[in-house]
Amino acid sequence: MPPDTFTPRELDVMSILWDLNSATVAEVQERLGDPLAYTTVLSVLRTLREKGYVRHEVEGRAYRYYALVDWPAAGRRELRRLVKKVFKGSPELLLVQLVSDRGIDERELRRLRQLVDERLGEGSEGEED
Amino acid sequence: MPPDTFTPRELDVMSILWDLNSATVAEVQERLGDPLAYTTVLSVLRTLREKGYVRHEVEGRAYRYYALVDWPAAGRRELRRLVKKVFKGSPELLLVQLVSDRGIDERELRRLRQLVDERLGEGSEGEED
DNA sequence: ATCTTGCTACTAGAATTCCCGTAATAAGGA
DNA sequence: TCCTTATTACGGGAATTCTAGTAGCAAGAT
Repeated sequence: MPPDTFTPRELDVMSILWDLNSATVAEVQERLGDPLAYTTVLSVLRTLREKGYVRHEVEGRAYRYYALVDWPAAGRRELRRLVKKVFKGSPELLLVQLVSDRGIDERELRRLRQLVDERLGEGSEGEED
Repeated sequence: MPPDTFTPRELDVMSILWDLNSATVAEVQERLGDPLAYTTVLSVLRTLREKGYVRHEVEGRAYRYYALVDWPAAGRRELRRLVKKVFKGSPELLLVQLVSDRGIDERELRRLRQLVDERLGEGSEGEED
C-alpha cells in the first residue's frame, strides 16, 4: 500500500523513477537537485524498498530500481489529501487556484476545456457505478 | 516564509486554523481527527509558532491562535510541488487527474468550464507580465 | 595474481517529528 | 483562605528522517 504521503526526499527519488521509468543509483544521484553522496541515495532507495514502494533488479553488477507505485495513484492520493486539508474539501477551490494561477498557459486551458466537455458528455449517458 | 511543506501533523492543525479562522488549543484538539492529549496539541502549536506560521493573542486566560500563512498561499505552494514532483511538471496532467477522477461532480465540472472560459476570455486581451 | 574501480550492505549520528507528562500559574468558587 | 480547574511552559523520550562513512565484494585491467 502506498503511503499517505512520501517524505520530501523519498518523493524526490520517486519522481526521478517515474520520469525515467527505471534508474540505477548513479542515475538517480545525477538527476537529484541537491548533491547528495552516492551512499545517501542508496540509503533512500533502500528504505523505499523496505517500505515496498520500489523493487530492484540486477543489471550488470548494479541494481536497477523500479517504482512499484505509479504516479497517477500517488497523485490521486496527494490530491485528495490536499483537497481535504488545504482546500476545505472542495476540489473546485483547488481548480480555481490552479486555473487562475499563472503556470498554466492558454493551450493547456483549451485542452482542459475540451477534457471537461468530454467528461460532461459521457457523464450524462453512461452512469454506471 | 511558509515552509516547502508542512509536516502531516502541522498540516492537520493549520487546516483547522484555516477553517475556524482562529482557534484555542481546546478547539483545535476537539476538531482533530485523532484523540491527542491537550499538551500534544499545545506542542504542535508551539512549534508552528516558533517557525512563524502562527501567532497567538491572549484571550481570557488562554491563547487564541491565528494562522500567519493563508491557505491559498499554502495551496499554491503544495500544488507547485505536486505538479513538479508527481505530475511531470504539467499542471494539465494534474487537472486531467482531478477531472477524470470521481470526487468531482457535474455541477463542479460546469463551474470549472465557466472558470476556464473566463480565464481564456481575459487572457486574450490583458497580456501583461 | 594483484590492484583499482564501482557497487552494495551495514552502521550510525544529527536533526526532526510526534507525543505526552510534570510543574507552575492564575482564576474562580467554597 | 484554600482547593479545584483550566492553561501554559518546559522537558524529554521514542521513532523517523536525512545524511554519510566504512567495510566488503566482484569485475576488469595490468
